[in-house]
Order: sequence, then structure tokens, then C-alpha cells
Amino acid sequence: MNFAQIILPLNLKGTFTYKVPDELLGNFQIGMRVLVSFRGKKIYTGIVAEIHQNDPETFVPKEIISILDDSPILPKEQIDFWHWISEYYMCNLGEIYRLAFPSSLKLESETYLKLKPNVKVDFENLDVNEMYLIQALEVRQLINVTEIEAFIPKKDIVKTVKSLIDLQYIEIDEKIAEKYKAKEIAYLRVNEEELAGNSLPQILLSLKRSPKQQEMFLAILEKQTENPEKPIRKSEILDEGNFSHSQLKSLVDRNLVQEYFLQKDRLEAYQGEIEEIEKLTHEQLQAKKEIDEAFDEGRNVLLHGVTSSGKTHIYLEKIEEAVESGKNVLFLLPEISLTKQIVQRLEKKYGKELGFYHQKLTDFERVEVWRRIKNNDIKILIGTRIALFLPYQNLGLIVVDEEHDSAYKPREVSPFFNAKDATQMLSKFYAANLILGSATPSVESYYLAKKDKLKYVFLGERFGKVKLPEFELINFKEEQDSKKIIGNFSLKLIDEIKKELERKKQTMILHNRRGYANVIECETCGYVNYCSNCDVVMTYHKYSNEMKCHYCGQKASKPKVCPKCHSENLNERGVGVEQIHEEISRLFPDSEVDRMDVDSMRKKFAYEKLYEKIEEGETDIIVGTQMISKGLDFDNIELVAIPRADSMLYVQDFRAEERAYQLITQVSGRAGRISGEGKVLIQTYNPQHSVFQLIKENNSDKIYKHFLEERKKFLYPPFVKLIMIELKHRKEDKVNRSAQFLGSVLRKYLPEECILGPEKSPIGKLNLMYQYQILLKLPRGKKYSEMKNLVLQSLEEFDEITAYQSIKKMIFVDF
DNA sequence: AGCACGCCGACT
DNA sequence: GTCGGCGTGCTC
Repeated sequence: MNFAQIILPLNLKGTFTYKVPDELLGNFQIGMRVLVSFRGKKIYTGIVAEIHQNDPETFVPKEIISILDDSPILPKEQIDFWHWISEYYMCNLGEIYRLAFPSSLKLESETYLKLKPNVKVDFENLDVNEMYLIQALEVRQLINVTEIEAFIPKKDIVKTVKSLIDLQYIEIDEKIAEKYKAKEIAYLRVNEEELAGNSLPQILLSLKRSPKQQEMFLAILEKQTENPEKPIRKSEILDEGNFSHSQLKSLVDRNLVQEYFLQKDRLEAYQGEIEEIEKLTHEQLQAKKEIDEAFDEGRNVLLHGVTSSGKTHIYLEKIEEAVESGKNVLFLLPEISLTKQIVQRLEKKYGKELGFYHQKLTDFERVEVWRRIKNNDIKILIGTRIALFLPYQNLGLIVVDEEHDSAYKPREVSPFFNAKDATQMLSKFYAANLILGSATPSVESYYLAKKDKLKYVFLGERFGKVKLPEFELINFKEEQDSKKIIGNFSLKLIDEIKKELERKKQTMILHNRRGYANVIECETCGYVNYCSNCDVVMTYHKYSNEMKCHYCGQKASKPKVCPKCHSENLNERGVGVEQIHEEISRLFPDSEVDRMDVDSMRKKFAYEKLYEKIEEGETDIIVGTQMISKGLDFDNIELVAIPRADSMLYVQDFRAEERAYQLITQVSGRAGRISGEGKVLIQTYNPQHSVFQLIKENNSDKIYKHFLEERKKFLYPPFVKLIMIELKHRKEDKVNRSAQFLGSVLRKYLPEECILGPEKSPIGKLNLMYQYQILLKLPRGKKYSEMKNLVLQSLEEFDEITAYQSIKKMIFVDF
């Protein structure tokens, strides 16, 4: 008797045991998809995680209904990887499965059934339900499981389907993939035979009464003669010459032009020439050599390269080497919009062998990439964190660009894992090389590199020996005291911007806070506008004239009078980017000032439009949030100003300083990329603050040393391992009680100094859910896994309390 | 997760 | 009298 452990797309612990029917055993392998029923009526696509002979004692396993693949859809490496993520990040395999697979590859009750071809049904021996289903299938070729519910009682569905499959009357529609045919694109060509049979003047004569058709025919002919190899897109002809479909139809009817279709991947392949990569500089060559050596020793690399030092060049070299040696490459980015430079080059050289995979693709597009990866048609995959789960065949190199970016570990979507860290395991399973790259590596990666767990490769020069920007601190307190300010700007800063404008250079102003004012407060009674769903104040957005909650997205109108005491003395407090933008526009009325933040970029193509505008030099000053620190590489920006730099530091998060450093450094990298005349002005009330001083000094070793000392002193990563447990419920007393209970269970097993809390989360209520948290600081190394097991045990004890089952539990490991 | 079952309040 | 609220239990 054979059994299998099946991963189901449900947020449930572990795998489920099913019996493998003997007739399926012939081709039954780990990594294949199977169809199983669960809870009687629902059908799910599961993944075979294990095959064994242990008949379970406590329950009678159900049988697998059918196999959906001829060969494993998931390679062994991925299954190992899933197990690792599940264990390390304490999440369920089902959650990973849900995230990893495009929904069409894990159809549930949507799965379609059809009659087997040329089958003679013996109606005599069928029961009523079976007869209904057969009859329904005779009328309609395909029926999905949900539709069957209309005429067969839910509880009998699986039984009916199964017995008909056993009788060989019906089958699962296995052409799931075929439902997602590659998009076909229409092309046109001149009918060569006609052209050979008749002379061109003859043909044109025959068209003399339809001038538009004649024009169109010539347009097609011209393109075809120009480059006989290049197919001519139908849409291209219609759009360029402004021809109509009916005109084309006449030409096709006359047999002068032929319409044909080519299966074309949705992701367009670039057709053009390839430029050679510029030669690596001496410093880059040295870096590359060090990377090569590290790879020879089987070590992973942290490539720490200052902004515009040409990390991309080095990536490209390594990527091309890997591809040439027959391996495939995964290039990971925090967000897909940041692909510009790397893509341009790769697209030219690899065209169709380049793939993209990210959250913004449609399901159709995702399935297509899956298929291409499976067929080994993609050599280089550029993607975001979900691209970790593609069924790579022959992965030889993984590059994680901007490895410090927090987009690699979003806290909003489960399963919670850090893609940057997970990559290290993925590379291990595939025996692939790994490069983590950044201008501002995370403190953790830097530490690993210094500890020699990663090979540290440093690029300290900008490409072409361009000078790094200079930093200057402006003591805003002093300027304020001597009345040398206007609003949020010191005269000094205003003056510097003026100079840039005169030189026709562009300026960037960073203010990392959305909206216009942080709070609207009643001066009379002190009332502030709280979000009704969350325990946070609502931010005033002047542009849209509304109050917004940045956590749940709720909007409200701006109060005209205090809702509590009806006073009209409402005060705006806390400066947002809109206000900075407004002030700058007022200070420089003749200049073009644009704002870039999530709120102003919401409209379709808003980002692209502004990007073009800046590139064309039509924008003089760009005011924005952290958005401006990424992906905007323009040659003409020389000044970067940060008027209220302190706001970045006073966030209660042990990474606040690291983030501030990263953000300031990243945005400063936009300045003087070509000219080397870049300047960064930081306005602060606290110029003596160590972070500002260290940034000014621009000595990365010293900065990281400082961060590491702080982390060591206050016991934070990388010196301890953090696990944050967050409990949520609609009723505050209930979460509070449950959190106290979990705290006491944890204290039973773990030493007191490891446990902080439980306490109310910094945001005590979010989306109507009250949240409490417990922070665990666990020792590194061997002890860690022991202690983690104790945490697991505590959580199990917690789960045994039925009253707490409705408490939502979120676990963030290494968050 | 998601779905059924089951036990208490406001209503055609 | 019912509809429907969400607490509880269970899934191979």
C-alpha cells in the first residue's frame, strides 16, 4: 500500500496523507500535482511532497483522484526550499504553495471535467448522479466542479466524479496549460505568388479605384522589401498608415496580401543590435577577480559598491559568463520598476531568453513564464521575491540587487520571509553562486561579510573616477535663532537651490513623509483626528483635500470646525512632502517644481510621465519621498537637499538609523553622477548626531562599525535572533488575555531575558483589529534551534486553548 | 483557511 | 415562529 504526503493550498499545518491508488503508481513522483478531495466536497490541486508506505493509524486516508502532470512540475530543489522556508520562518507549506503557484496551476473546485473520447456508456449500471453528470457532459464538453453542484448534492460530487473516472467514462481536463495558449499575433505579408505572376504595375492598376488599398499594399511591400526577415505586424501597418480593417480585408480577399499568425510570447523580444559592454575599469576588474575567486571556493559574495560604481557592469559580466557556461540566472530586484539599466543590456543580447516574473503579471503571463522556465527556454529571469519559486532547472547564479531593501521582507503578506536571506538557501539547494549587491548593505550582511561568512567585495570609486558627492550639514536651530529661515528652509539652502537653477541644473528634495500635515489638531481642546479603524492619527492631504489613514487607507473629509468643541482654531502640525512642495513652489515661482510620492503617482503612467519630464530637463526641482531614491538616474542632478532630516531618525525602530543612512546615501547617489559636482545638504536640528556626522565623513567602515556597536550594546541583530509574535483580535480584552497567556507559556520554557512583552503593538489597533506583540531575542548559533523548538512548543500549547483559536497569530522571524 | 454546525437576538 | 450573527470544530 502506497501513501503520499500532499501539500494543499490551505493555511494548515503540515501535509496530508492520501492513499495512492495502484493504477496511478506507474508514474507517480514527488513534485507532481494531484487532484484530491478535502472535507468531503472540495477538490484541490495538491503537490506530492513525499511517497511512503506507512498506513496512518488514526484515520483512514482518502485516495488521490488523479495525477495532473506527466513529470514533476516542481523540482526537488524547490521542495527542499519550501520545507526550509516553512521551518525557518514558522509558516505553513500551504501558504508557500499559494504564493508560489499561479492560480491556474492550482485549480481547485474550478477544475474541469470532460467525457473521454469514444466511450460507450453503460447507463444501466449508473446511479442517478452519475447519469446526470454524463448527460451534462454530453451537452457541454467541459464542466467544472462548482457547476456540478447545481445538479448533484455537494457531498456526492467527489464520489460521483471518482466513480466515473474509475469507470473510464470521464477524465480531468488535463489541458490546463492549453487553456493558456500563448498569445497569437497577426502579421501580414504580400502574397509572393501573386507578385510573381503579375507585374507590380499590373497589381497597382487593379487597385487604382481603391487608393487606400493601393497605398496599404505599397506600405506592406516596402516594409517587406526593406527587411524580408522581419515579420510585419498587422497592428503596425494599420496604425502607421491609418488604414481600416475593411481596407485590409479587401486586400486579403483579393489574395494580394496574406494574414498569418505567429505564437508570440507576451513578453516582447528586443530586436536590435547589441552593444559591447564598456570595458571594466581597473577597480571593477579587481572586484570581478575577487568574485571569481570566491565562487571558486564556493562562497557567496557581498558586493558593496558605492552609488554609480558600476555594480551593474559586474553583474552583467557574471551573468553572461554563467549563461555561456550553460547555466541559468536569477536576478532579483526589490521592485520590478527598477529594471531599466540591467534590462536594456540583457534584452538586446538575450531577447527571448530573458524572462520577467513579478507581482504585477496577470495569471496568464505567470503561467507562461512557468512553462518557459520548465522548458528551459529562459536563461535569465529578472524578478521580484516571488520569482524565487519558479521551477528552475539549472540555476547557476543568483544576483540580489539592492539587497538592503525592505521590499524583500514585506510585513503585509504571509508567508513572512526575507527573500534576500532565503536566496542564500536557494543558492545552496541549487549549488548556485550568489551575489548580494548594494551601495548600502544591510548591517546584517555587512556583519556576515566581516565575519567571512560572505566574501566582501568593495567598490569605493564611482565609475570613471567621478567624485562622490559632498555632504554639508546645516544647523537648522542656529539658522532659526538668527531668523535666517523661510518656513522649512534656511536661507543658505534656498541660496544653494537658486545657484543650481541659474546653472540650469536639477535639484532633488527628499522629505520622507506623505501628505501635507501629519495631524490636524484643535487648539482649543486638543482634539486630533483618529482613524476609526486604527489607532493612528489621520494625515491631512491638501492636494486631495482629505484626511487619510496611511495604514488602512480610510479617507475622511477635512474637518472645518473641531468635531468635539466646535472651535474653528484648527492647527496643522507636522510637515509632509506636500507642504515642502508647496513651499518650494512659492519660493521659486518661475521654476518647474514636481512632486513624486505614492499619492501623486497613483494615476496611470504618472510615474513614466514625470520620469520623461525630468529626463527632458523640463523639471527643475523634484520634491519627493523615498521614492526618489530609487531608479532615477539622471545626469543633470547636482544638488540633493534634505530639509528635515531629523524626521527619519526619530522613528521607534532599531533600524531607524540604518534606514536613514541608507536613504540619505541612496538619494545622494543621484547627485553629480557624471560631473562629480554633486552636493548634499542636510538640514538638521542636531548636526552633532553621530549618524549625520558619519554620513558626512562618508567612511562606510566607520558607519557600520557604529551600527554594529549599537546593535551589540542593545542586543539586536546580528547579535541576537529576533522573533516577533503578533496577536490580533477584534476584542481588545481577548487579545490582551491571550497575549498574557502566551507570554506566561513562553516564560515557562525560555529564560526571562529572552522575552519582551507582551505589550500593545506600536499601532495598537489596525483595521479594527487590536494587536499585541511579544518580542523574542534569542541567542545565535546552536542554541537558537533548540530555543526555537521551545517557541514552537509554546505556540502549540497556546493553540490547545480553544477560546484562543479565533486569535490571529503572526510570526515574524528575523523581521 | 474555509466551511458546516450550533446556539442566541431582531424581524419578514 | 425564522434569519443570521459569529464561536467552535475539523479537515488526510
